[in-house]
Amino acid sequence: MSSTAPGDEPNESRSSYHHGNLAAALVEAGYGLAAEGGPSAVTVREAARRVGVSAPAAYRHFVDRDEFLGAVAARCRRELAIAMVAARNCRREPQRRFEAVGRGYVEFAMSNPHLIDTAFAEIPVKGGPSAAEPGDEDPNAFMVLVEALDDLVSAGLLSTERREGAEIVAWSAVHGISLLLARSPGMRADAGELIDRVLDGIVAALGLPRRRR
Amino acid sequence: MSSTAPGDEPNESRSSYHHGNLAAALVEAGYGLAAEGGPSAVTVREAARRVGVSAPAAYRHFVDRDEFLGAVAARCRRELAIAMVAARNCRREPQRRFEAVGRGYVEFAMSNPHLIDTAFAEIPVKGGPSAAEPGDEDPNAFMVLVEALDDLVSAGLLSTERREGAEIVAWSAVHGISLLLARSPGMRADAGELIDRVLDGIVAALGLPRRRR
DNA sequence: AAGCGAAGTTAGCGTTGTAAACATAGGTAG
DNA sequence: CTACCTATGTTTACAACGCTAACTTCGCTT
Repeated sequence: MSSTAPGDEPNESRSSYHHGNLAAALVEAGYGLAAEGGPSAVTVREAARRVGVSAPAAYRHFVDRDEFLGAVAARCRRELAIAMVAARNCRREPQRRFEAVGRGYVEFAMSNPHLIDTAFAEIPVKGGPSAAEPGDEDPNAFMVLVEALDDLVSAGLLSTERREGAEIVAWSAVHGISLLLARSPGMRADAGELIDRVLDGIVAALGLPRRRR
Repeated sequence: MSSTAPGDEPNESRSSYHHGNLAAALVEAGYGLAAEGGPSAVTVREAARRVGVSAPAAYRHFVDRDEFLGAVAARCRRELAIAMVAARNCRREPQRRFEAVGRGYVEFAMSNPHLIDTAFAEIPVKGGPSAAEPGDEDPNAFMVLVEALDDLVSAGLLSTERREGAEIVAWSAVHGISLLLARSPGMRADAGELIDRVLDGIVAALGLPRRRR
């Protein structure tokens, strides 16, 4: 975090003794591991191996595996947020954008079950609030949702009264269906229908204009 | 499996070479480990240790750690289902019972975050459908929800049209808020309010009569 | 130019999952 | 009644992991 401004890549493939960007490289390797095998596959040793560095070197940058896994999880959540933003940006009207955010979340989860599992992996608590707490790092899935809701208010589609707590309602439903679909390959056939049903539910719960389908 | 009819406990505290009920005893020990430290704390060796048996003995009953963790997870889900049924049985009218089921779920999650984490732990897929699939073992959380919905239909409170897919909508929302609250101790202060908000949302989504509060 | 601190390396310990190979108990066939 | 057979334990052993300790190498500062 100190000297690593965005754009720093002093040593891509390790020509010198010092790596220059180990922490980031390790997280990237961990992200790959997460994609392949979920949180249990995210191991310090394997990540170090992939980066071409000895295992204890990693411990210069992360106090323990939990912190490393936490960083990888944050990386996964960032990717999720990016997917949501991409989905949102294909739409114009606020309500369409709002729905696209939710759909983006669910579709990301279905396409990347391991990443979703890692993004919200149970990380043994160590005092501070859990990593699942909405409102931490930057391209933030929860924040994308909050913005979408705020836009609904600005557009006059969502009353300020119903705005309160709306992020929890929407987040819960979307997160829940995402986990369900991510882990039940058998249900993916009906996924489209189920997602629509949940989105309808959210729309109804928020008192938004009924969606045309 | 062969001679273990319900009620068999040939050797509670191990007086003979053969245990008589090892599989069940191991699962029970694993359940304790899960309660104390979540899924990552449920380890074959420690469970065997607690039961007073050598580690490899466990492998006569479970092919590998994943299967064992799966059994422990099922045990956790059973406990969840029991809590939901207990909450439901305090009410009379179908809609109250339905709401109590959801509330029971969320409250169980808040009181036992480790158990909820374990109940729906990511269990590396091995071919068959994941353990999170609703509809496996007996006192089944998902089934309790389904019954509650069916009772709403019988009582004429839920139209058959809206009944379709309702379990997914309700389950998603309740499961989502449960995970959120289980992992964010900071949000527990507002838990009551948030739960109400989510229940209101489900009620609205299903077109049920508005809840009095 | 010396040397200091940050960032690597190799060795090594304790714990885990899991495979052999061996031992014992309890039921069944002679 | 005895002799085995099978299910279920035990000991032993190994690889992979998390993590610590002690040493080395580099880049920067003074």
